Amino acid sequence: MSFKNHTFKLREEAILNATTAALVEHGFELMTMDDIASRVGISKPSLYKHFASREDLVAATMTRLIQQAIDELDSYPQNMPAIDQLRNLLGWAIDIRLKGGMPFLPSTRSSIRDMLLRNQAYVLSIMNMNQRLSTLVTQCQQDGSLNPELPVLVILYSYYARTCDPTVDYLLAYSGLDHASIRDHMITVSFAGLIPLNRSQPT
Amino acid sequence: MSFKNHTFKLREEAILNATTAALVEHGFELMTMDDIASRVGISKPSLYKHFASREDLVAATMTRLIQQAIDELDSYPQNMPAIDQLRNLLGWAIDIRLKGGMPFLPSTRSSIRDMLLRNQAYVLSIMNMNQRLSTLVTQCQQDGSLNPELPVLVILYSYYARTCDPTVDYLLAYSGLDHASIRDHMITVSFAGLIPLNRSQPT
DNA sequence: GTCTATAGCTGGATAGAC
DNA sequence: GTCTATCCAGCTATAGAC
Repeated sequence: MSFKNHTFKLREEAILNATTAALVEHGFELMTMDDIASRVGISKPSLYKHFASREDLVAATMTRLIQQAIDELDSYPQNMPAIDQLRNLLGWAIDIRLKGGMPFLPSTRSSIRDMLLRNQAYVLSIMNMNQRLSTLVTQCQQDGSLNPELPVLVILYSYYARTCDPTVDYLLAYSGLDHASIRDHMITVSFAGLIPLNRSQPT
Repeated sequence: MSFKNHTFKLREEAILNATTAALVEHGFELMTMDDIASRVGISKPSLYKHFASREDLVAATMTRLIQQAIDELDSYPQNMPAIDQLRNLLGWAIDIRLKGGMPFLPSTRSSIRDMLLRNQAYVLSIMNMNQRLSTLVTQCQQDGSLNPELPVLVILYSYYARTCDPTVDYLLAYSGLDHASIRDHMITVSFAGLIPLNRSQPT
């Protein structure tokens, strides 16, 4: 019984890993249950014993990723400045992308967003994440490390967007830059933008 | 003959418009030829008389969009500073998004990218666009309006990415900000980043 | 050149044997 | 709980009548 439970858990991990790989490779719309089953080495009905539908499977995969991000945040020292927490978490997310992993934000497509929002576990995890990040952003605006004139949501969504920025993929494919450089440039551009430092700038 | 040709052109415009709307609504993968035909009010075989395949249709739609961007660039006065040309073009692209139009960069998904790269007209237009933008970026780095320490490709891809930034969609859906504010914030964040102006900043 | 009708295929989901 | 085999829906693309 405990053994069965254990192997069940292990297989579930394998399924989520395979789904992550399939999502990265094909994207949500072209990800098929056949492909997942074949990657894991099980049959499709067995796959459906673990996840009742394709939607459930995708939502579970996204939920695990968000939980990993929250765990990453939790691993930072209590006294780390908020801006450094944001910087480090973005670096963590970009590293995942560079290693072939999945971005936070699955899509701007409303069909996918709506589908995920129907999944309770996913919604809970994303609300948790939003709460954590909003607090950090507000702290940064108060201590002057982020622009206090920008609405919180503008910063928050821009931050999320950088975790799924296609620039990473294009730089990987065409620039010849190594992973560390891509990571550093992405962080620089995300926080400091494209214009030179130490400027008084007209917007 | 000339009349037929004229209506043919008009219908082709209508097809491209319908495809744009379908791409915005459903995304590339879920865009169907049935849907396009029904939006235009013609039958599927007639649609295939205009475009030999779904891929051709999508490529033609993207090509038209890129050509419109080049036309926009061409409309700027010769003596407009390069940085203002970049700012204005980004504003133009975001306005299109806000009005329900399509972003430049269709996807980071390699299957779509590869498909488009097999289309000669598309490749030519995108090369033209890259050429124009690269020149502007280099000029800006020389006159100090863009950070000269960043590789050109980092700036170029980041710039493209802002034209398809999901932040626009999320701000539209959840922030309550009006179009002009969203547009202005997007431009500010793209060029100046998230940190306050007039800073000497560690990164 | 336009339509109706359909071929051919793929993928989500399941029935039923073991 | 796992498999093989299969159902059914929906899609691209085309044949063939007009």
